Amino acid sequence: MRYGPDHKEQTRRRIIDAAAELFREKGPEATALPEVMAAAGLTVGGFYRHFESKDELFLAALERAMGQTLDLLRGKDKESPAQARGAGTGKDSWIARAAAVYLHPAHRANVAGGCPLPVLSSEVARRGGPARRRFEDTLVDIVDEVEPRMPSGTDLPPRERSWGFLATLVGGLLLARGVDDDGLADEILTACRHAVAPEARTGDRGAPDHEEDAS
Amino acid sequence: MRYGPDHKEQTRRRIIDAAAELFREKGPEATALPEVMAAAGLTVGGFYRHFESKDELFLAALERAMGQTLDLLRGKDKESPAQARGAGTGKDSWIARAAAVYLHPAHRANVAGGCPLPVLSSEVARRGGPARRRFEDTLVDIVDEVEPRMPSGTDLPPRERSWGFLATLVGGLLLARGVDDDGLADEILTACRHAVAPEARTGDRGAPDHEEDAS
DNA sequence: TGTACATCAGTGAACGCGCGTTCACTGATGTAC
DNA sequence: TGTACATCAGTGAACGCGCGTTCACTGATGTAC
Repeated sequence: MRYGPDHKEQTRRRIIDAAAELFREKGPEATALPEVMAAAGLTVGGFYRHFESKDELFLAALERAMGQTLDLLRGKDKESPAQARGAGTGKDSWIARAAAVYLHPAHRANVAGGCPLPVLSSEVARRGGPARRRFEDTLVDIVDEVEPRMPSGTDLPPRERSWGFLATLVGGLLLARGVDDDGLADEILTACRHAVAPEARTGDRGAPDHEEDAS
Repeated sequence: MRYGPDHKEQTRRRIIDAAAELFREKGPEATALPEVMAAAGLTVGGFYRHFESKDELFLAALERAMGQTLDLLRGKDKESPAQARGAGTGKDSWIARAAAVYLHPAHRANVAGGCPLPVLSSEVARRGGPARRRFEDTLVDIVDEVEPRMPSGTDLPPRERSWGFLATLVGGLLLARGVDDDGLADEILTACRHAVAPEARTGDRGAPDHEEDAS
C-alpha cells in the first residue's frame, strides 16, 4: 500500500477534512477517532501513522477550519462575500454582503461546513496551549481582513467597529442555532444583519458553505 | 440520613449548582458525574435518587444558569446592571451598564459563574429536545427584558437592536475568551462595548459574577 | 413513654461499554545488486 | 532485466481506563401501637 510520494499527504488531508467537519458538527469530545477514520475511508489503526494524538488532530482540524473561513474572506472561494451572488449584490457594500452570507439560514444549518468561531471558541479557550495561540493568530488575520473594508461612518475607529462586526456575526449565528423555532432564528439572523449593516435591506442570497458539497 | 422534609430538595439544588458551574467551565461532555457529586459533597451512588440521567441533570443545570442570567437582567441581584456600581454608573444608560458588566474582563475569566449563552448554545443546538426549547424560551425572556430599555436612536426597531445587542455581547465574550493574549481580549471587549453603546466611554466597573462567591 | 418496623437519602463497589492508544501483521512499492 | 530485501501506510484485534448506570447495603428518622 505504498503509492505516490504525495499519497500519505493526501490521506492526512482527508483525515483532517473529516475531523474538521465532525468536530464542528458534534464537538471534538463527542467525536470518536474510529468515526473520523471511517469518514476518511480508513480504519482506526492507521491513525497514528499521521498524528501523535487526538489533540494534534484537533489542532490540525482547527487550523483547517479557520483557514477556510479566512480564505473565504480573502475571496479565494467562489462563494466569498467578495463575489457573493444574488439580489443587490453589486450595490451592497462588502460588509453588508459578508453579513448576508454569514447570517444566512443556510449557514445556520451548515454547522459541519460553517465558520468554526461560534462552535469551537469555547473548546479552544478550555484547551489553551498551541490551539489557543493559533486561534488568536487567525482571528487577528480575520479582523485585519475586515478592517480596511469597514466604512468610517461613526466616531468609532474602524478597528473597534470591525471587532463589533465580527462579534455580532458570531454571536448572532450562535444564538440562532441554539433556538428551536426556525422563524425565531430567522428573526435573530435578520436583526443582526441589520445591526451591522443598517443600510442594506436587500434580499439575502448567498451560500455560506465552506465545502464544495456540503450535505 | 433522613433530615427535614426540604433536605432532599436542598441536596438536589446543591447538585444542580455544582453541575451548572462545571458544565459551563469544562463542558458537559468533559464533566463526569462523580466530579459533580464530589463538588456537591456527595458520592456518585446517590445521584440517581435525584435524577433519572445525566441528560436530565443537564437540562436542570441549563435552566439554573439561564435563570441566573435572567434574574441578573431583572435586577434581582445586587450586581445586576440595574444597580451596577462604579464610575459613571448614575448617568450611563441601562444598556451601557449592562454591556460594561457583561463585557468585563472579570466575566471573561469567570466562565463557571458567567452567562451560559456563549458556552452552552452550541451544546444545546446539538442536543435539541427539551433543552433547546427551554433555551429558546429563556432567550426570548432575555430579549424581552432588553427591548424596553433600548433607546430608539436609529431607524431600526428596538426588537432588532436588542437582538443585535445580545449577539454582540455573546459573540464578543466568546471571542475574547478564545484568545490567549489578555491585552487583545481587552481590546475585543472594549470594542464591543463601544459598538453597542457608543455614547458610553466611562470606566468599566461592575462584577459579572452570578455566584455569591465565584472563585 | 417505649419498642418494632418502614422509609429512603446516601454509600461504595461493581457492571458493561466505548474511548484513545498500542501492536503484530499485511502487502504493495522502492531499492540493491 | 530479474530477484531478494527493506520500507511503511494501513489493518484489525487487543489493552487499560474512565465513563454512566446499577445495586445491595447502611443508618438516621418517622410512624404504629
